[in-house]
Amino acid sequence: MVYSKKKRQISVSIKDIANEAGVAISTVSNVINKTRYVTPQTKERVIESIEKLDYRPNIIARGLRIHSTNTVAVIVPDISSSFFSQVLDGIEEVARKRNYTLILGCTSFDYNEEKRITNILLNSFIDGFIFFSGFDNYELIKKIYDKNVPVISLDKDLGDCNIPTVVIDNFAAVESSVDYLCKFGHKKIGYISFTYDKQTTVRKRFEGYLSGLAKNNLEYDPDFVLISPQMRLHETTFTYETVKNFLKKGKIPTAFLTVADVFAFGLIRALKDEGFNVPKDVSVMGFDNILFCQFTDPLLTTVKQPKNLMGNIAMNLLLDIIEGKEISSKKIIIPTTIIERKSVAFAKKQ
Amino acid sequence: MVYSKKKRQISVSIKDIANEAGVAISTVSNVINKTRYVTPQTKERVIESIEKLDYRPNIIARGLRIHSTNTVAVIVPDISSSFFSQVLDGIEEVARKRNYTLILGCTSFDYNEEKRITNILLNSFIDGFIFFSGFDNYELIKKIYDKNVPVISLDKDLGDCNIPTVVIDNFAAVESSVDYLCKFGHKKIGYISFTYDKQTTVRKRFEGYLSGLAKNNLEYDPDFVLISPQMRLHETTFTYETVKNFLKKGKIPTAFLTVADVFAFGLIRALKDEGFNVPKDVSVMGFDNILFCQFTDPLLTTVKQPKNLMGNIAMNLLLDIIEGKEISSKKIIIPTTIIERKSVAFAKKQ
DNA sequence: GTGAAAGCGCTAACAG
DNA sequence: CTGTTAGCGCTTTCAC
Repeated sequence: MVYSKKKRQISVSIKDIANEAGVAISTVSNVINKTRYVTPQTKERVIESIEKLDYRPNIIARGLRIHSTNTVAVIVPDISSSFFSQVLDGIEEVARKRNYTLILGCTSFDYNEEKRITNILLNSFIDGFIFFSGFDNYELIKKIYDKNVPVISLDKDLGDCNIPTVVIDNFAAVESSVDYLCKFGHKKIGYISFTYDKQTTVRKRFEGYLSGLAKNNLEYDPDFVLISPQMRLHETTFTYETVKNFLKKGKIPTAFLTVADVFAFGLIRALKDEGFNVPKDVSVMGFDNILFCQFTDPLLTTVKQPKNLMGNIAMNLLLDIIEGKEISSKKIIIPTTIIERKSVAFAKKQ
Repeated sequence: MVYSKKKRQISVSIKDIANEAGVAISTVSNVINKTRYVTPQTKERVIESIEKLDYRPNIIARGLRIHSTNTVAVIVPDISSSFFSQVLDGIEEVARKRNYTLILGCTSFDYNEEKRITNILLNSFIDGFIFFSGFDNYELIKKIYDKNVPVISLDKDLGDCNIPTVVIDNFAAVESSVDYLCKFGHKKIGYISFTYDKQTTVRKRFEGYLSGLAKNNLEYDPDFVLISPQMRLHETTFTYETVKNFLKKGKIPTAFLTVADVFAFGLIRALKDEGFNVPKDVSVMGFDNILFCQFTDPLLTTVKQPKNLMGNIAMNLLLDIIEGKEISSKKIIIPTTIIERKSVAFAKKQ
């Protein structure tokens, strides 16, 4: 028996089991890990003792020996907003299935925090990292990668490098949204986004927008575009106010693309406030397909990011790498789809 | 230097630093942990070596020695739904502030899963538990508690026992919601909830409803009440369909209390489908005050659970216990408030 | 003021 | 088939 300094954690060790069962500790270890043959009788005795004393192997002692604890760390900017928590859910799903435990590192979209957490976690204790970061944190990820600890970049395309990556095709997703709106006869298509310094994910969406316009022979009109640092995922007042002020300036397109469903929600509310009917007067498209798209009025047409799948794929890839399995591709691009609901209608004749 | 079995994790150890700096390993340990006086010169040399080799102490080796890893586990049923992820956010906040790392155990509302995860985690590796469980999992929590590992029960009142608990007053919250609706002249008040076997939290809400009716001299009418296992937090189709079928049966109260905002959302949608105006014909109240209450049409009047605060308080309490601080109260009840928005109106004259 | 050495609980190599 | 033992990286006594 061992009593911790704080006289709290009282745990029974492999030694206790060996004593109880009258065998060597290596035998106990061997029955636990099935590392070599043990006669049924001794095995039996060991198992009985384990149950009797309610013994659980100390993972951390084992970890110290084998340099692995079946633990992976996930770095996320924010767990409370729908998109992140749903991807996290997908990650957790496979962690559980494949018997890993998950360490959560939250950064609040703060670069230094990201750095701090990574440094804390970067020791032999963690088997791998999923960087589902707020930024294209190349140096940090590279640092992990260079230390030969398995890491994958989720939702952020780091460009040409060997770091395993799981992303959606942000460019194509928005480009085809423009196509979609054009099919409904829209010629004036607005765009609402947050800013994207240090962030290719959202920048590529904007480029997709531009390309979509060009492809459909539509002119880019900056008056239809709102890209503001005020737009935040986990907050609503600013978003709503910002959009409202933007609308007050007067030039309103017949349809809007937004870069997140929550922005679409704020937009719809602001639009209604200003006396517009959605979608009769103005169509609105979201991005993400979070649960609440099914509760807005009108129901939101949006681009589905397969959030759960993203988490699944990223985690499976990471664990495959950790376990030394054959990897077919280090760069996985997951397709998005447009979910048609009620917030897009044909453009009014003008 | 140490190379793991998989030849991957290459880490520099305290020994390397000792060699590099030409001192004993105990000295290195002492400068890292400030455990005893070291002359400025040696200290300097050690620090230089640490920086030179980018050394980070191996937490798990330390953990093995001191029986503590500054890690706490949180058991949640589901991270993807808004309520849980927001409380989790509050937990994470203080974990970070107080320098603990968080292990996430997700149970999918599955009792056996809860048990399995707890057993895996229940070893010297984890300093404490927050049980933010799907059920009143008394035996499991008791087991942890009896092993003298700090544990707190969050959102679930375990009744008379010594286990530290952080909850809201579910009874009072709903009772005062009834009061609130009565002030608007409602005499027929419906109630929508999921079932609550093994779950006092939601049962107490129902009792609050009953008590509220009695207090206001209103009769309980089972036809106004929908309590169904079909209602789920992280899902929407069932909820919506279930409510819709319920409404089709015809007897509609003038106001509804729901046990979760998402139910209110589904209800509002179903009500609109059936040609009712919310709140003119039927008033609706939610519970939780999740972000999307600010996006529905009409904006949802609801009972605010201070989610972030619940997480903060629970985690602070746990860490205080772990660190052996003086605890003023082991049972904390956090007040709720009604957030008035637009989904409640005066009852129509009938 | 610093070093040597024991030992946390476990695995794995080596004996027998 | 099973036991003995070294050692993972660290903290902490005990010496000097």
